[in-house]
Amino acid sequence: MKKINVHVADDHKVLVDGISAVINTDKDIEICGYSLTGQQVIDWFSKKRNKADVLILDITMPIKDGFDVLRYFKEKRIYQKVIIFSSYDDLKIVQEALSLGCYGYVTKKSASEYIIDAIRTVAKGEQYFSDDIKKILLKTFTNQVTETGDLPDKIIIESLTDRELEVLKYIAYEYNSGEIAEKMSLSVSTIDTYRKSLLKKLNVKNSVGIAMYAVRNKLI
Amino acid sequence: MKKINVHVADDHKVLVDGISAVINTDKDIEICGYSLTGQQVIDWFSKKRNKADVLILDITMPIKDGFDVLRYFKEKRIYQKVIIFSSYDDLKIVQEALSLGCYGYVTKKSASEYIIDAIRTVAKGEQYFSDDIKKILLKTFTNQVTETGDLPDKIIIESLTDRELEVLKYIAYEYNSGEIAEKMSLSVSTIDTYRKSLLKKLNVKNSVGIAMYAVRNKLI
DNA sequence: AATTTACTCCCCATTTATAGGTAGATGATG
DNA sequence: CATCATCTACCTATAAATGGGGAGTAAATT
Repeated sequence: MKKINVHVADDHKVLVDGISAVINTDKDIEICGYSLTGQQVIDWFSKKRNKADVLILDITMPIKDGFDVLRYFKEKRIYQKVIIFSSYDDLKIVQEALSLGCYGYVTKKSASEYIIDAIRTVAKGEQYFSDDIKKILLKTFTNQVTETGDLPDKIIIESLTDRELEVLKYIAYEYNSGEIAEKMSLSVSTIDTYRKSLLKKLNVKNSVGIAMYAVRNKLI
Repeated sequence: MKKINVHVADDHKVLVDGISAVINTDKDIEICGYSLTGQQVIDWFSKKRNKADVLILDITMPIKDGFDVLRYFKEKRIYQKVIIFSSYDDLKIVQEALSLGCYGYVTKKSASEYIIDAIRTVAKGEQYFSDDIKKILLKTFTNQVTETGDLPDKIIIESLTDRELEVLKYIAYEYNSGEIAEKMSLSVSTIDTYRKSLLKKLNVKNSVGIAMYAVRNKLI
């Protein structure tokens, strides 16, 4: 059976060595090269003979970072299987990496237990995420929870009355006070009252803020 | 320690009995009621005394289905912990259920191994998905790569000039024209010009529309 | 019985946004 | 050179939103 070739890219040589050591315990996987900067990765892969089944890629690196490398592959339409190996477990970063086409994402803190599994899985062409990343990704699917701490927002939302929620929705749907008044069969004054109440409760500056609050908290 | 109270809703009595049997093997969890239709669930929960820590809810039921029940909770702003227990493993259905506020999703085929875990997890206020559902949800993150939004919007966005995009962002961040003018070192008149241009190009009615367009198309 | 909450409406004044128009400066393009 | 797009800025005018206040009713809670 052919061994799985892995290229490791991280600006800390110690970490490269560490990963290599872990990988070398597995006889089906072997290191075929390493890089210390994003530029080195790009240079290495741009050479015709150089190939790796899987690239273990750090985000933070000097001279072109992990994102730059992913963008390079995307631009050149090289379908390189990449596992991001990062200390970041921030949703934005994970999503950015995914949108740039990475196959897996493993945090450094859970590296040693997962990296072998990750390599095997990604080599087969499937995705792999370490448990902590899975958790973060799955969290985005729930509506109540927001990135900025769920509790405060939840309390605020609960404090909104039915009528306020109704007005909030209409505002988010681009209706002005006159139109909302008509739709709800109320006077414009009343709608203005609810507007004022919403501005205060949600602590936003204007109607745009109300609308943005609505989308952020999936109230519409 | 207080036992976790569970209400089971499924139109097949056999399944209710099955679930109950599995649950009864655990001494920390007990069944406090069951329903065979969505309407029964709503009736049961609308009675003041009736409460359950976790509701196991089937999607397909006669007289109001699982979605109707979730919508009922959402409208009444009852934060009931619900585990969807369905044979559907279709992404659209899962997403719909999640957007309606369910806490967990377990497919029937993987019920017996996961249901106890699911109940314990959801009872703590955390989310729970059976492995097959997790897989489907995580898959959407990579599929989104190819989904570059719909065409008409793309054309519109490309027609936006740099300055218009800048103004659009500030509007979405709740700044008014005066503040934007200051931030961009331009006159308020100029900002108004860009506003007018944005309203026309994006075909929206007001600033809220501009902001909503921005979020919908991930321009911010 | 007293209090609170939600809902409704009004007053005032000020600030912002919307809608129409014009128009100069610049740089790129054909 | 002419033309086009973009960026810039102004004019006039109306519409809408914001920010403060008060106030009455009905229903639920204490």
